[in-house]
Amino acid sequence: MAADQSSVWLRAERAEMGRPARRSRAEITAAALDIADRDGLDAVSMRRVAAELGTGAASLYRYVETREELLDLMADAVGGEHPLPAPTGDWLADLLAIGERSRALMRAHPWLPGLVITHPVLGPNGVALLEHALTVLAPHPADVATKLEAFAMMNGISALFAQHELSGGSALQQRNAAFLHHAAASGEHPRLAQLLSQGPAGPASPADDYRPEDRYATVLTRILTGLLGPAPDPADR
Amino acid sequence: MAADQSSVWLRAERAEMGRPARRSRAEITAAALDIADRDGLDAVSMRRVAAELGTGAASLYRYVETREELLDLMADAVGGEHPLPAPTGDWLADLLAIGERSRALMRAHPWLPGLVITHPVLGPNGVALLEHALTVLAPHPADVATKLEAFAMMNGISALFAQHELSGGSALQQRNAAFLHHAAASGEHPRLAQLLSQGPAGPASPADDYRPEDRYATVLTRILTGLLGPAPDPADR
DNA sequence: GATACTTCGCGTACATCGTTCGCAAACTAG
DNA sequence: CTAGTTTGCGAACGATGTACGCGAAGTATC
Repeated sequence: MAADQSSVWLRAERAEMGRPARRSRAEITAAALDIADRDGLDAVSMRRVAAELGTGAASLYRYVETREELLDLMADAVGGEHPLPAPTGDWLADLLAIGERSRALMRAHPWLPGLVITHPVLGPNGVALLEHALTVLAPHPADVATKLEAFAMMNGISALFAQHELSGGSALQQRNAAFLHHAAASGEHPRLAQLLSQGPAGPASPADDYRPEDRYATVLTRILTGLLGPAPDPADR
Repeated sequence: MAADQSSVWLRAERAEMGRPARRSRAEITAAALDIADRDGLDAVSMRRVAAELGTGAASLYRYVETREELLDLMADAVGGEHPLPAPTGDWLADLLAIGERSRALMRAHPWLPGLVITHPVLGPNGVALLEHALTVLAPHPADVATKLEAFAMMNGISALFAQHELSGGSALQQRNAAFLHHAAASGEHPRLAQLLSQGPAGPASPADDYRPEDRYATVLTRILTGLLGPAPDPADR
């Protein structure tokens, strides 16, 4: 009644009176994470999560107001897997470390990129990470808006790269490749045709020796130095 | 039977024998676009689209194999709103023009960013745009993989910025702001607290005079020049 | 220990969703 | 006119997110 449009984390998890709750948000979130990692985000249905916990579907609504809130909990939960070491003094290196970790997390949880991009939510672990980034950037002279922008961009780029790697699943890639070859063969797209004819051997992917992981750190560095000031190493590239 | 795992665009739209189809893919796609622009992507249900066309839901499956295919058609359809002018000789300017147009399109269709990021599909308009980008970059010395990467990054960044602007709807923003203030007030996040106390006037958003649209061209320029070579204008910034 | 009060677990139900099936209607080819 | 082929679509199936209501399980007060 009093918790209508507030975030999940501002609502008390359990009441202090009456019958005590048998489960916790963390427990439910963990079950949902398991399912998502195993069978994808669409498989995270209320009934399925409940079944995983050996309970009824309606019970989950004692812990969570909607399914979307459960997804919020999931996103913030993996955000908690970020180590937050003391700043080294080199803000770029510290930010890059966050970026690398982000990418590793998104690889481990392939449903994460799409979630954080379409539904960016701030939970306890999210604000902790944000505070960490601001701490790392504390000695930096830029104004706060710029720092926030840089942090947001870094997260976005991480999600973008991760999503680009898995690229919507092999089924989609196959359909895209099929149409690409057709378009190239039609004669109306000479540059594409040339690209595919002299391209890498396999017909499966138009550029399957193209490895975005090698480019990730480079791109991230350039963006961060671009947004936050001159590069510390001018001998770059 | 023969069109099982191929893209929509490789299947003939209509058969040349038998009863002629009453509607077209374009017509159905247009109806779906209308609904999405008006009530969001979730409102694009088969029944709703069918109702918009004054037909039965099951009829749509004569034109499209699944709902996802309809979404693919929608994404490629707005891709068709890209003008593809002759290259001016200045590849950066030409690419930036594409980027600006992308952003305008995503603003006009708020459901687009999420769709293209989580489900990047290649249709006729997509390959036309890709061919255009390759044409624009034809005189550029970089290898094809780099050019493809730059193009992909540009599209991704466009979606990222657009998504950042609308940021998941005002409901989410309000929830995030509420929790942010709580976190700042808890005393465990001094930098956040400082940010919010000396921040912009309104309590609605933590940084509501922060305007990503002013930064868009700048960031895009930096990324493109970073990926594709030295900036043509060294007096930049 | 009995009573009042509060919260939890969850069976049941409902609306809506994507999709399949099967048949009548509508058209083309011969 | 007949045979062949494709379309339109009502009806139905299974799965989904969620609301309701009630019995069970606790705590607080006496």
